[in-house]
Amino acid sequence: MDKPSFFQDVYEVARLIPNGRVTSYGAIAAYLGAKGSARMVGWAMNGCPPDVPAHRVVNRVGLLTGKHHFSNPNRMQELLESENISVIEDEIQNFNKHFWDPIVELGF
DNA sequence: AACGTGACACAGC
DNA sequence: AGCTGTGCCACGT
Repeated sequence: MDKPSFFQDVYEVARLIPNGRVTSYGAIAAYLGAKGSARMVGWAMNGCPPDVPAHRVVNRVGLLTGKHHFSNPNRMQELLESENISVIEDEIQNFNKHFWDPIVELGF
């Protein structure tokens, strides 16, 4: 039994990210009501279970800042490109178009 | 209970 | 994506 922690909520939202879409740490934090805890979201991914597509979560500018934390730094870009998302120099192209806002999509 | 940490975000230059 | 500095909140020890 896991106690309801901020991390658990982050994983839940991250799992809801549709295929071919990406979101930012701040968006998830804001959806959880902890807008100022954007850093926490990233830290939460440190223990991200395999069900959580952490590769779909990037910073607000579309940079794959957390790619370095994957088994292989290149794996993150590979997964994104596999979902029809263009990634050049660790930066997601048309980030605004691929951006998935849980507050809007899930309807807070 | 306190200090340090952390894959960010925002304001100022 | 301009770059640098500061603030932020929740978790781990």
